[in-house]
Amino acid sequence: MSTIKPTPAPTLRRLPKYLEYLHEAKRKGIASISCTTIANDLKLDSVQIRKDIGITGIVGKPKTGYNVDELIHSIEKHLNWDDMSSAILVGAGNLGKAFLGYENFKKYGLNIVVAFDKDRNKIDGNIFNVPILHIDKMVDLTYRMKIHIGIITAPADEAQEIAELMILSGIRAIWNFAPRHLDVPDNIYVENAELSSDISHIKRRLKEITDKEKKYSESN
Amino acid sequence: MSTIKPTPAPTLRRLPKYLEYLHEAKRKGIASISCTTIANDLKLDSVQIRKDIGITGIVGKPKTGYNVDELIHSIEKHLNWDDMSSAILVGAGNLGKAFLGYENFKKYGLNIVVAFDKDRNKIDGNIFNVPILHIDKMVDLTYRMKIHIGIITAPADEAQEIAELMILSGIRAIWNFAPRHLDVPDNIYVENAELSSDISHIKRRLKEITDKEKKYSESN
DNA sequence: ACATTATCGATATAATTATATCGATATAAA
DNA sequence: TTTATATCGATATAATTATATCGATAATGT
Repeated sequence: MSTIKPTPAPTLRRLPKYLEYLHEAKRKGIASISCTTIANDLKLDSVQIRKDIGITGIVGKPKTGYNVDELIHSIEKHLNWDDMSSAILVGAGNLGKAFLGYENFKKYGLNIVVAFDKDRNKIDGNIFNVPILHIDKMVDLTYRMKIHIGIITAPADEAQEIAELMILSGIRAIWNFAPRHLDVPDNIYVENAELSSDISHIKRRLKEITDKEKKYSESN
Repeated sequence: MSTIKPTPAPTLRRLPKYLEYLHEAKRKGIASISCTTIANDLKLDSVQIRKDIGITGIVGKPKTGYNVDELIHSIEKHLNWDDMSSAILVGAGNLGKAFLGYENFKKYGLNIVVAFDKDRNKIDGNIFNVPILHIDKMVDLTYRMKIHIGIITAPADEAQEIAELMILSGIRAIWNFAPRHLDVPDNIYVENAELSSDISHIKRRLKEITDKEKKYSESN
């Protein structure tokens, strides 16, 4: 059925973008929308949007487009945002704690239910209603709670060890914010947050832009 | 010369990964390394790595590979990590404050020198040695400091307005963590952090994995 | 000294992803 | 009621990205 073919990664990256836009449109009271309109506003290609949207299974009407509510529902269902997944977080430093209070994750169907740290000084009850426990308790608790998503916000040199513990805990997918490659079995999915990649993009493109401008001004 | 052709985005995404690996290798005392070795350890294709690395301009030696120091230098130079860029951050909430204390950014050549917020309650001197000022001061100060990179960690409905102020401030590249599409002129580069895309990937791939397992167990 | 091997850079092929085109159809206008 | 038009889904083409192949070469072993 819907899962014979995996959704292409670029599509998966764009779908949330459409969703954000569609929620905004809905708030403005727009009932139906076409790919052409979305493409104009987001400065993307309408054919690409139509294809991406089509993957989620919805069918549109010529001349009108799609019903906004149905479209939102179709995408959210495809992305599994409609059923809330529980997650654990390991590493209650600045970034980890910030995530515990980051409300948007819930919108995306991700609920951090408990956090762990190896530093007993950081284990001071709850932060944003999420309990912070010692890492010793992770494997047993996570396994019993049947949680399958783990977030690593610990320092790089602890990441591999944490990943291995997570796998013991029954974690199947790891969201890794530590700048370290994780060596895991094939049946474990790792999503690297790659803040460094973002910065690389920014710095390189900035260089490309300014170099080009310099060249242009020199040739005049 | 090196900037005639823009570096492909996938390459830009992988290069930091190699860097992290190479720094680790260097720490272990490894002096020279081949693409084959890197590929094995990172579970990637050696040809792809060779091509990515080649883009940065370095040449290797048959049978030996590359000198680790030179390779690190070549990549970091290509990514502009060697010259530190100053950045401003707008939105001193949980995430914003966490970033002010996130040491890794400096390693990637990004230095957040000042943060702004519209909420006067959040303007309480320095956090992690970074001053937090009222947003009223942003345009003038940023312009005078000739800062070209801006980070948005404010709520979604403030993002567009902040982006416009940033452009007035002389900002050329924006790293946007707010879940909102930014409408900016062509000459401004926007990198969207897309935490929601990461979550979409995780949730969908998890679904694809478990669906497949279910199917397999049913057919037995 | 010569053969063997690992690796490089370059080039060729395959796969994926993006964009363009086209007939069909629902709505709106004449 | 008929014609015009915007949009859809499907299909075809182009561009980008990934992978495979191959001759050249530096190090190593015989």
